[in-house]
Amino acid sequence: MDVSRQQSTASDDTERGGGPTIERGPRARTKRLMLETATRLMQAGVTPSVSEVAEAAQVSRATAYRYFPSQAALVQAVVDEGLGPILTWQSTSADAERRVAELFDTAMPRIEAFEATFKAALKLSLDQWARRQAGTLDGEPAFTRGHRIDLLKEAIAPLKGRLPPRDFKRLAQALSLMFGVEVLIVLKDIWGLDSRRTMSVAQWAAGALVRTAVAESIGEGDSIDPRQS
Amino acid sequence: MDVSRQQSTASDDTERGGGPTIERGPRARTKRLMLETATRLMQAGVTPSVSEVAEAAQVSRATAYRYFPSQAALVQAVVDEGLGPILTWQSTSADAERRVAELFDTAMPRIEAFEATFKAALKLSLDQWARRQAGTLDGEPAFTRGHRIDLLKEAIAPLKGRLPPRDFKRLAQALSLMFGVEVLIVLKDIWGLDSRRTMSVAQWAAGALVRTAVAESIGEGDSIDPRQS
DNA sequence: AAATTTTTGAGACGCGCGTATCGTATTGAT
DNA sequence: ATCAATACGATACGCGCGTCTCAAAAATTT
Repeated sequence: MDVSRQQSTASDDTERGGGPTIERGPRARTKRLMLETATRLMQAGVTPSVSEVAEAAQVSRATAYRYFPSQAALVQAVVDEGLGPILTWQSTSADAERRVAELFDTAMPRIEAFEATFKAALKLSLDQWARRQAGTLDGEPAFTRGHRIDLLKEAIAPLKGRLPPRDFKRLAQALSLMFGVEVLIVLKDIWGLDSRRTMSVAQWAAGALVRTAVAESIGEGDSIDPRQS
Repeated sequence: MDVSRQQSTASDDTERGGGPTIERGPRARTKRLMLETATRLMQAGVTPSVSEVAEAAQVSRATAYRYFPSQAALVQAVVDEGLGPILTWQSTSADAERRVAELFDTAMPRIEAFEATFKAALKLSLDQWARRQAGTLDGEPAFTRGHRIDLLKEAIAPLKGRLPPRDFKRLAQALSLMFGVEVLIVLKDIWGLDSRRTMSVAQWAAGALVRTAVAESIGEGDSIDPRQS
Protein backbone atom coordinates (compact mmCIF):
# COMPACT_ATOMS: atom_id res chain seq x y z
CA MET A 1 0.00 0.00 0.00
CA ASP A 2 1.61 3.14 -1.31
CA VAL A 3 5.27 2.31 -1.06
CA SER A 4 6.19 4.22 -4.14
CA ARG A 5 7.12 7.57 -2.67
CA GLN A 6 10.05 7.60 -0.37
CA GLN A 7 10.72 11.33 -0.50
CA SER A 8 7.97 13.62 0.63
CA THR A 9 8.84 17.18 -0.14
CA ALA A 10 12.44 18.17 0.40
CA SER A 11 15.64 17.99 2.40
CA ASP A 12 16.43 14.40 1.62
CA ASP A 13 19.99 14.42 0.52
CA THR A 14 22.66 16.97 -0.08
CA GLU A 15 25.03 17.43 -2.95
CA ARG A 16 27.75 14.98 -1.96
CA GLY A 17 28.10 12.68 -4.97
CA GLY A 18 30.57 10.35 -3.34
CA GLY A 19 29.28 6.87 -2.79
CA PRO A 20 26.52 5.13 -4.69
CA THR A 21 24.43 5.12 -1.55
CA ILE A 22 21.53 7.35 -0.63
CA GLU A 23 19.00 7.83 -3.34
CA ARG A 24 20.44 6.66 -6.55
CA GLY A 25 18.50 6.65 -9.75
CA PRO A 26 17.16 9.46 -11.88
CA ARG A 27 14.61 10.65 -9.36
CA ALA A 28 17.10 12.22 -7.04
CA ARG A 29 19.05 13.53 -9.99
CA THR A 30 16.13 15.39 -11.52
CA LYS A 31 15.05 16.66 -8.17
CA ARG A 32 18.47 18.05 -7.44
CA LEU A 33 18.61 19.59 -10.88
CA MET A 34 15.38 21.39 -10.18
CA LEU A 35 16.43 22.44 -6.72
CA GLU A 36 19.68 23.87 -7.99
CA THR A 37 17.95 25.62 -10.81
CA ALA A 38 15.40 27.06 -8.42
CA THR A 39 18.12 28.18 -6.03
CA ARG A 40 20.02 29.82 -8.82
CA LEU A 41 16.95 31.65 -10.05
CA MET A 42 16.01 32.81 -6.58
CA GLN A 43 19.50 34.04 -5.82
CA ALA A 44 19.13 36.08 -8.97
CA GLY A 45 16.23 37.81 -7.30
CA VAL A 46 13.21 36.26 -8.95
CA THR A 47 10.69 33.96 -7.33
CA PRO A 48 9.95 31.43 -10.01
CA SER A 49 6.80 29.43 -10.31
CA VAL A 50 7.03 25.70 -10.71
CA SER A 51 6.48 26.08 -14.43
CA GLU A 52 9.30 28.57 -14.71
CA VAL A 53 11.70 26.30 -12.90
CA ALA A 54 10.59 23.50 -15.19
CA GLU A 55 11.40 25.54 -18.24
CA ALA A 56 14.72 26.77 -16.87
CA ALA A 57 15.71 23.24 -15.86
CA GLN A 58 14.70 21.85 -19.24
CA VAL A 59 12.15 19.45 -17.82
CA SER A 60 8.51 19.16 -18.60
CA ARG A 61 5.95 20.90 -16.47
CA ALA A 62 4.41 17.59 -15.50
CA THR A 63 7.72 16.28 -14.21
CA ALA A 64 8.35 19.44 -12.26
CA TYR A 65 5.01 19.17 -10.51
CA ARG A 66 5.84 15.59 -9.61
CA TYR A 67 8.65 16.69 -7.33
CA PHE A 68 7.35 20.04 -6.17
CA PRO A 69 3.56 20.04 -6.18
CA SER A 70 3.42 23.77 -5.52
CA GLN A 71 5.53 26.87 -5.38
CA ALA A 72 5.34 26.59 -1.61
CA ALA A 73 7.16 23.25 -1.62
CA LEU A 74 9.76 24.72 -3.92
CA VAL A 75 10.42 27.72 -1.73
CA GLN A 76 10.45 25.58 1.37
CA ALA A 77 13.14 23.39 -0.14
CA VAL A 78 15.28 26.34 -1.18
CA VAL A 79 14.84 27.90 2.24
CA ASP A 80 16.11 24.73 3.88
CA GLU A 81 19.04 24.81 1.51
CA GLY A 82 19.82 28.42 2.32
CA LEU A 83 19.25 27.94 6.03
CA GLY A 84 21.58 24.99 6.33
CA PRO A 85 24.82 26.70 7.31
CA ILE A 86 22.96 28.94 9.73
CA LEU A 87 21.33 26.16 11.67
CA THR A 88 24.63 24.52 12.50
CA TRP A 89 26.05 27.75 13.85
CA GLN A 90 28.12 27.51 17.02
CA SER A 91 29.72 30.40 18.76
CA THR A 92 33.27 30.49 19.98
CA SER A 93 32.67 33.07 22.64
CA ALA A 94 31.11 32.90 26.08
CA ASP A 95 29.89 36.48 26.20
CA ALA A 96 26.24 36.83 25.32
CA GLU A 97 26.52 40.11 23.50
CA ARG A 98 29.42 38.88 21.46
CA ARG A 99 27.59 35.64 20.65
CA VAL A 100 24.58 37.55 19.45
CA ALA A 101 26.81 39.73 17.30
CA GLU A 102 28.44 36.65 15.83
CA LEU A 103 25.10 35.05 15.12
CA PHE A 104 23.99 38.18 13.32
CA ASP A 105 27.21 38.30 11.34
CA THR A 106 26.72 34.72 10.30
CA ALA A 107 23.06 34.68 9.58
CA MET A 108 22.09 38.05 8.21
CA PRO A 109 24.40 38.08 5.20
CA ARG A 110 23.15 34.68 4.24
CA ILE A 111 19.56 35.73 4.69
CA GLU A 112 20.33 38.69 2.50
CA ALA A 113 21.92 36.47 -0.12
CA PHE A 114 18.72 34.47 -0.17
CA GLU A 115 16.59 37.56 0.22
CA ALA A 116 14.14 36.70 -2.54
CA THR A 117 13.74 33.21 -1.15
CA PHE A 118 13.06 34.32 2.38
CA LYS A 119 10.68 36.99 1.23
CA ALA A 120 8.86 34.40 -0.81
CA ALA A 121 8.69 32.20 2.26
CA LEU A 122 7.29 35.03 4.32
CA LYS A 123 4.76 35.72 1.61
CA LEU A 124 3.69 32.11 1.55
CA SER A 125 3.36 31.99 5.31
CA LEU A 126 1.12 35.05 5.10
CA ASP A 127 -0.91 33.27 2.45
CA GLN A 128 -1.23 30.34 4.76
CA TRP A 129 -2.28 32.54 7.66
CA ALA A 130 -4.96 34.14 5.52
CA ARG A 131 -6.27 30.78 4.42
CA ARG A 132 -6.30 29.59 7.99
CA GLN A 133 -8.35 32.61 9.00
CA ALA A 134 -10.78 32.02 6.18
CA GLY A 135 -11.09 28.37 7.06
CA THR A 136 -9.89 27.40 3.61
CA LEU A 137 -7.06 25.16 4.64
CA ASP A 138 -6.61 21.78 3.05
CA GLY A 139 -4.10 20.56 5.59
CA GLU A 140 -1.01 21.93 3.94
CA PRO A 141 2.62 21.22 4.75
CA ALA A 142 2.70 24.16 7.20
CA PHE A 143 5.67 26.44 6.85
CA THR A 144 8.33 26.29 9.51
CA ARG A 145 9.59 29.80 10.30
CA GLY A 146 10.62 29.14 13.87
CA HIS A 147 14.34 28.63 13.66
CA ARG A 148 15.23 32.00 15.10
CA ILE A 149 13.83 30.97 18.45
CA ASP A 150 16.37 28.25 19.06
CA LEU A 151 19.19 30.19 17.49
CA LEU A 152 18.68 33.20 19.71
CA LYS A 153 18.16 31.14 22.83
CA GLU A 154 21.41 29.42 22.03
CA ALA A 155 23.11 32.76 21.47
CA ILE A 156 22.11 34.20 24.82
CA ALA A 157 22.53 30.91 26.62
CA PRO A 158 25.30 32.37 28.82
CA LEU A 159 22.65 34.54 30.44
CA LYS A 160 20.39 31.65 31.25
CA GLY A 161 21.64 31.49 34.79
CA ARG A 162 22.09 35.21 35.34
CA LEU A 163 18.63 36.23 34.24
CA PRO A 164 15.20 35.36 35.59
CA PRO A 165 13.62 32.88 33.18
CA ARG A 166 10.94 35.37 32.29
CA ASP A 167 13.46 38.05 31.40
CA PHE A 168 15.53 35.56 29.50
CA LYS A 169 12.58 34.65 27.35
CA ARG A 170 11.62 38.25 26.84
CA LEU A 171 15.11 39.07 25.66
CA ALA A 172 15.01 36.25 23.15
CA GLN A 173 11.65 37.41 21.93
CA ALA A 174 12.76 40.98 21.58
CA LEU A 175 15.92 39.96 19.76
CA SER A 176 13.90 37.93 17.31
CA LEU A 177 12.35 41.19 16.18
CA MET A 178 15.66 42.24 14.70
CA PHE A 179 16.81 39.02 13.22
CA GLY A 180 14.93 37.74 10.21
CA VAL A 181 13.94 38.98 6.77
CA GLU A 182 11.58 41.41 8.41
CA VAL A 183 14.61 43.50 9.29
CA LEU A 184 15.57 43.71 5.64
CA ILE A 185 12.05 44.70 4.72
CA VAL A 186 11.88 47.48 7.27
CA LEU A 187 15.37 48.88 7.02
CA LYS A 188 16.26 48.27 3.39
CA ASP A 189 12.92 48.57 1.67
CA ILE A 190 11.13 51.10 3.82
CA TRP A 191 14.02 53.16 5.14
CA GLY A 192 16.13 52.69 2.07
CA LEU A 193 19.29 51.72 3.92
CA ASP A 194 22.07 49.73 2.32
CA SER A 195 23.20 46.36 3.60
CA ARG A 196 25.96 47.75 5.75
CA ARG A 197 23.83 50.26 7.60
CA THR A 198 21.05 47.72 7.97
CA MET A 199 23.38 45.32 9.71
CA SER A 200 24.76 48.14 11.80
CA VAL A 201 21.36 49.23 13.08
CA ALA A 202 20.28 45.68 13.84
CA GLN A 203 23.53 45.00 15.62
CA TRP A 204 23.28 48.14 17.71
CA ALA A 205 19.71 47.42 18.70
CA ALA A 206 20.50 43.82 19.57
CA GLY A 207 23.48 44.83 21.65
CA ALA A 208 21.48 47.50 23.42
CA LEU A 209 18.80 44.98 24.36
CA VAL A 210 21.27 42.46 25.69
CA ARG A 211 23.05 45.06 27.77
CA THR A 212 19.79 46.47 29.07
CA ALA A 213 18.54 43.05 30.06
CA VAL A 214 21.72 42.35 31.97
CA ALA A 215 21.82 45.77 33.59
CA GLU A 216 18.20 45.60 34.66
CA SER A 217 18.63 42.22 36.27
CA ILE A 218 21.74 42.97 38.27
CA GLY A 219 20.83 46.52 39.14
CA GLU A 220 17.07 46.34 39.42
CA GLY A 221 16.93 50.00 40.41
CA ASP A 222 20.11 51.95 40.08
CA SER A 223 22.17 53.41 37.30
CA ILE A 224 19.97 54.03 34.33
CA ASP A 225 16.38 54.44 35.18
CA PRO A 226 14.40 52.94 38.03
CA ARG A 227 11.09 52.54 36.31
CA GLN A 228 9.26 49.35 37.10
CA SER A 229 5.58 50.14 36.58
CA MET B 1 -7.15 64.83 -22.52
CA ASP B 2 -8.15 62.20 -20.09
CA VAL B 3 -10.17 64.23 -17.65
CA SER B 4 -12.59 61.45 -16.93
CA ARG B 5 -11.13 59.98 -13.79
CA GLN B 6 -11.09 62.26 -10.81
CA GLN B 7 -10.53 59.59 -8.20
CA SER B 8 -7.41 57.55 -8.58
CA THR B 9 -7.44 54.75 -6.07
CA ALA B 10 -8.72 55.69 -2.66
CA SER B 11 -9.06 58.16 0.17
CA ASP B 12 -11.05 60.74 -1.70
CA ASP B 13 -13.86 61.62 0.62
CA THR B 14 -15.06 60.57 3.98
CA GLU B 15 -18.51 59.75 5.19
CA ARG B 16 -19.78 63.24 5.92
CA GLY B 17 -22.95 63.61 3.88
CA GLY B 18 -23.46 67.24 4.76
CA GLY B 19 -23.26 69.57 1.82
CA PRO B 20 -23.84 68.73 -1.82
CA THR B 21 -20.15 69.32 -2.44
CA ILE B 22 -17.42 66.75 -2.78
CA GLU B 23 -18.33 63.78 -4.91
CA ARG B 24 -22.04 63.47 -5.01
CA GLY B 25 -23.81 60.92 -7.14
CA PRO B 26 -23.89 57.16 -7.04
CA ARG B 27 -20.23 56.71 -7.74
CA ALA B 28 -19.10 57.76 -4.32
CA ARG B 29 -21.96 55.85 -2.79
CA THR B 30 -21.08 52.55 -4.42
CA LYS B 31 -17.43 53.04 -3.72
CA ARG B 32 -18.09 53.63 -0.05
CA LEU B 33 -20.35 50.62 0.06
CA MET B 34 -17.59 48.49 -1.30
CA LEU B 35 -14.99 49.98 0.99
CA GLU B 36 -17.13 49.37 4.04
CA THR B 37 -17.90 45.85 2.95
CA ALA B 38 -14.23 45.16 2.34
CA THR B 39 -13.30 46.64 5.71
CA ARG B 40 -15.90 44.53 7.45
CA LEU B 41 -14.71 41.37 5.75
CA MET B 42 -11.08 42.09 6.51
CA GLN B 43 -11.78 42.84 10.15
CA ALA B 44 -13.40 39.43 10.24
CA GLY B 45 -10.02 38.02 9.32
CA VAL B 46 -10.37 37.14 5.66
CA THR B 47 -8.63 38.85 2.79
CA PRO B 48 -11.27 39.00 0.11
CA SER B 49 -10.63 39.20 -3.58
CA VAL B 50 -12.34 41.87 -5.61
CA SER B 51 -14.89 39.32 -6.74
CA GLU B 52 -15.68 38.34 -3.18
CA VAL B 53 -16.22 41.91 -2.12
CA ALA B 54 -18.45 42.36 -5.14
CA GLU B 55 -20.57 39.45 -4.11
CA ALA B 56 -20.74 40.50 -0.48
CA ALA B 57 -21.62 44.05 -1.44
CA GLN B 58 -24.28 42.90 -3.88
CA VAL B 59 -22.71 44.55 -6.87
CA SER B 60 -21.60 43.03 -10.10
CA ARG B 61 -18.04 41.95 -10.63
CA ALA B 62 -17.62 44.44 -13.44
CA THR B 63 -18.69 47.31 -11.23
CA ALA B 64 -16.38 46.23 -8.47
CA TYR B 65 -13.42 46.18 -10.81
CA ARG B 66 -14.32 49.67 -11.95
CA TYR B 67 -13.57 51.12 -8.54
CA PHE B 68 -10.86 48.77 -7.39
CA PRO B 69 -8.99 47.38 -10.36
CA SER B 70 -7.12 44.90 -8.21
CA GLN B 71 -6.96 43.40 -4.77
CA ALA B 72 -3.99 45.66 -4.15
CA ALA B 73 -6.07 48.81 -4.59
CA LEU B 74 -8.68 47.37 -2.30
CA VAL B 75 -6.23 46.55 0.45
CA GLN B 76 -4.53 49.91 0.06
CA ALA B 77 -7.84 51.68 0.57
CA VAL B 78 -8.70 49.66 3.66
CA VAL B 79 -5.22 50.24 5.03
CA ASP B 80 -5.68 53.97 4.65
CA GLU B 81 -8.99 53.66 6.42
CA GLY B 82 -7.47 51.68 9.27
CA LEU B 83 -4.42 53.90 9.45
CA GLY B 84 -6.40 57.12 9.72
CA PRO B 85 -6.61 57.54 13.48
CA ILE B 86 -2.97 56.56 13.84
CA LEU B 87 -1.62 59.14 11.46
CA THR B 88 -3.17 62.00 13.35
CA TRP B 89 -1.68 60.85 16.61
CA GLN B 90 -0.28 63.55 18.86
CA SER B 91 1.33 62.95 22.18
CA THR B 92 0.58 64.86 25.33
CA SER B 93 3.90 64.19 26.95
CA ALA B 94 7.32 65.69 26.46
CA ASP B 95 9.31 62.65 27.54
CA ALA B 96 10.55 60.59 24.63
CA GLU B 97 10.15 57.21 26.25
CA ARG B 98 6.66 58.04 27.36
CA ARG B 99 5.76 59.33 23.91
CA VAL B 100 6.98 56.15 22.30
CA ALA B 101 4.95 54.12 24.76
CA GLU B 102 1.88 56.17 23.99
CA LEU B 103 2.40 55.76 20.27
CA PHE B 104 2.64 52.02 20.71
CA ASP B 105 -0.47 51.99 22.85
CA THR B 106 -2.33 53.90 20.21
CA ALA B 107 -1.08 52.21 17.09
CA MET B 108 -0.49 48.57 17.90
CA PRO B 109 -4.02 47.68 19.03
CA ARG B 110 -5.37 49.26 15.90
CA ILE B 111 -2.87 47.43 13.75
CA GLU B 112 -3.94 44.27 15.47
CA ALA B 113 -7.60 45.04 14.87
CA PHE B 114 -6.75 45.35 11.20
CA GLU B 115 -4.29 42.48 11.33
CA ALA B 116 -5.58 40.71 8.25
CA THR B 117 -5.51 43.95 6.31
CA PHE B 118 -1.99 44.86 7.26
CA LYS B 119 -0.76 41.37 6.59
CA ALA B 120 -2.40 41.49 3.19
CA ALA B 121 -0.67 44.80 2.57
CA LEU B 122 2.67 43.31 3.54
CA LYS B 123 2.00 40.39 1.28
CA LEU B 124 1.21 42.67 -1.61
CA SER B 125 4.31 44.75 -1.03
CA LEU B 126 6.33 41.55 -1.14
CA ASP B 127 4.61 40.66 -4.39
CA GLN B 128 5.55 44.02 -5.74
CA TRP B 129 9.14 43.65 -4.63
CA ALA B 130 9.35 40.31 -6.36
CA ARG B 131 7.92 41.71 -9.55
CA ARG B 132 10.32 44.60 -9.38
CA GLN B 133 13.22 42.18 -9.08
CA ALA B 134 11.98 40.19 -12.01
CA GLY B 135 11.53 43.28 -14.11
CA THR B 136 7.86 42.52 -14.53
CA LEU B 137 6.50 45.79 -13.28
CA ASP B 138 3.82 47.59 -15.21
CA GLY B 139 4.15 50.81 -13.30
CA GLU B 140 1.86 49.97 -10.46
CA PRO B 141 0.45 52.25 -7.77
CA ALA B 142 3.40 51.44 -5.47
CA PHE B 143 2.47 50.60 -1.94
CA THR B 144 3.18 53.18 0.71
CA ARG B 145 4.39 51.44 3.88
CA GLY B 146 6.49 54.30 5.18
CA HIS B 147 4.30 55.89 7.80
CA ARG B 148 6.18 54.50 10.74
CA ILE B 149 9.16 56.64 9.85
CA ASP B 150 7.41 59.92 10.47
CA LEU B 151 5.47 58.60 13.43
CA LEU B 152 8.55 57.41 15.25
CA LYS B 153 10.55 60.51 14.42
CA GLU B 154 7.70 62.52 15.84
CA ALA B 155 7.60 60.35 18.94
CA ILE B 156 11.26 60.77 19.76
CA ALA B 157 11.30 64.40 18.67
CA PRO B 158 12.19 65.54 22.21
CA LEU B 159 15.57 63.86 21.72
CA LYS B 160 16.28 65.65 18.49
CA GLY B 161 18.40 68.23 20.25
CA ARG B 162 19.92 65.95 22.83
CA LEU B 163 21.16 63.31 20.42
CA PRO B 164 23.61 63.48 17.55
CA PRO B 165 21.61 63.40 14.32
CA ARG B 166 23.11 60.08 13.38
CA ASP B 167 22.12 58.48 16.66
CA PHE B 168 18.69 60.02 16.43
CA LYS B 169 18.12 58.43 13.07
CA ARG B 170 19.50 55.11 14.21
CA LEU B 171 17.14 55.08 17.15
CA ALA B 172 14.17 55.77 14.89
CA GLN B 173 15.29 53.00 12.58
CA ALA B 174 15.75 50.53 15.38
CA LEU B 175 12.38 51.42 16.87
CA SER B 176 10.71 50.82 13.54
CA LEU B 177 11.76 47.20 13.86
CA MET B 178 9.33 46.78 16.72
CA PHE B 179 6.44 48.76 15.47
CA GLY B 180 4.51 47.33 12.51
CA VAL B 181 2.71 44.13 11.62
CA GLU B 182 6.05 42.40 11.50
CA VAL B 183 6.00 42.42 15.28
CA LEU B 184 2.71 40.55 15.28
CA ILE B 185 4.07 38.04 12.82
CA VAL B 186 7.16 37.33 14.86
CA LEU B 187 5.74 37.41 18.36
CA LYS B 188 2.22 36.14 17.85
CA ASP B 189 2.59 33.75 14.94
CA ILE B 190 6.09 32.42 15.46
CA TRP B 191 6.44 32.66 19.22
CA GLY B 192 2.80 32.05 19.91
CA LEU B 193 2.37 34.95 22.32
CA ASP B 194 -0.98 36.53 23.02
CA SER B 195 -1.74 40.16 22.34
CA ARG B 196 -0.90 41.34 25.83
CA ARG B 197 2.52 39.74 25.98
CA THR B 198 3.27 40.82 22.45
CA MET B 199 2.64 44.43 23.35
CA SER B 200 4.61 44.00 26.54
CA VAL B 201 7.69 42.70 24.75
CA ALA B 202 7.56 45.39 22.08
CA GLN B 203 7.13 48.05 24.72
CA TRP B 204 10.02 46.79 26.78
CA ALA B 205 12.32 46.62 23.79
CA ALA B 206 11.33 50.07 22.61
CA GLY B 207 11.86 51.57 26.03
CA ALA B 208 15.20 49.84 26.37
CA LEU B 209 16.37 51.27 23.07
CA VAL B 210 15.31 54.80 23.94
CA ARG B 211 17.01 54.66 27.32
CA THR B 212 20.14 53.16 25.82
CA ALA B 213 20.33 55.82 23.15
CA VAL B 214 20.03 58.55 25.74
CA ALA B 215 22.47 56.94 28.14
CA GLU B 216 25.05 56.37 25.44
CA SER B 217 24.89 59.95 24.28
CA ILE B 218 25.17 61.66 27.66
CA GLY B 219 27.50 59.18 29.25
CA GLU B 220 29.51 57.96 26.32
CA GLY B 221 31.22 55.49 28.61
CA ASP B 222 30.09 55.29 32.17
CA SER B 223 27.30 53.61 34.11
CA ILE B 224 26.22 50.54 32.26
CA ASP B 225 28.93 49.11 30.17
CA PRO B 226 31.82 50.88 28.55
CA ARG B 227 32.16 48.76 25.46
CA GLN B 228 32.94 50.68 22.33
CA SER B 229 34.71 48.25 20.05
C1' DA C 1 -41.63 64.68 -19.90
C1' DA C 2 -38.01 63.66 -23.14
C1' DA C 3 -33.30 63.27 -24.25
C1' DT C 4 -28.60 62.66 -22.94
C1' DT C 5 -25.11 61.33 -20.01
C1' DT C 6 -23.51 58.22 -16.63
C1' DT C 7 -23.57 54.00 -14.06
C1' DT C 8 -24.48 49.25 -13.74
C1' DG C 9 -24.95 44.24 -14.92
C1' DA C 10 -24.26 40.01 -17.63
C1' DG C 11 -21.50 37.45 -20.26
C1' DA C 12 -17.37 36.10 -22.89
C1' DC C 13 -12.38 36.00 -23.35
C1' DG C 14 -7.40 35.19 -22.32
C1' DC C 15 -4.01 33.80 -18.97
C1' DG C 16 -1.50 31.21 -15.54
C1' DC C 17 -1.65 27.77 -11.98
C1' DG C 18 -2.44 23.08 -10.41
C1' DT C 19 -4.29 18.40 -11.74
C1' DA C 20 -5.16 14.19 -14.33
C1' DT C 21 -4.48 11.05 -18.10
C1' DC C 22 -2.29 9.24 -21.56
C1' DG C 23 1.68 7.16 -24.49
C1' DT C 24 6.69 6.96 -24.76
C1' DA C 25 11.52 6.60 -23.18
C1' DT C 26 14.79 5.18 -19.87
C1' DT C 27 16.41 2.25 -16.36
C1' DG C 28 17.79 -2.05 -14.23
C1' DA C 29 17.21 -7.01 -13.64
C1' DT C 30 16.58 -11.64 -15.39
C1' DA D 1 18.82 -9.52 -25.19
C1' DT D 2 14.37 -9.32 -23.26
C1' DC D 3 11.11 -7.81 -20.12
C1' DA D 4 9.05 -5.41 -16.15
C1' DA D 5 9.22 -1.27 -13.56
C1' DT D 6 9.74 3.32 -13.28
C1' DA D 7 10.43 8.14 -14.94
C1' DC D 8 9.33 11.36 -18.38
C1' DG D 9 6.77 14.35 -21.79
C1' DA D 10 2.77 16.07 -24.22
C1' DT D 11 -1.81 17.25 -23.88
C1' DA D 12 -6.14 18.48 -21.99
C1' DC D 13 -9.13 19.98 -18.22
C1' DG D 14 -11.02 22.92 -14.38
C1' DC D 15 -10.58 27.08 -11.75
C1' DG D 16 -10.01 31.86 -10.37
C1' DC D 17 -8.34 36.36 -11.61
C1' DG D 18 -8.41 40.47 -14.49
C1' DT D 19 -10.13 42.60 -18.94
C1' DC D 20 -13.34 43.69 -22.41
C1' DT D 21 -17.80 44.52 -24.85
C1' DC D 22 -22.44 45.68 -25.10
C1' DA D 23 -27.09 46.31 -23.57
C1' DA D 24 -30.15 47.78 -19.68
C1' DA D 25 -30.97 50.85 -15.83
C1' DA D 26 -30.52 55.01 -13.30
C1' DA D 27 -29.46 59.75 -12.90
C1' DT D 28 -28.94 64.38 -14.72
C1' DT D 29 -30.01 67.86 -17.93
C1' DT D 30 -32.98 70.38 -21.15
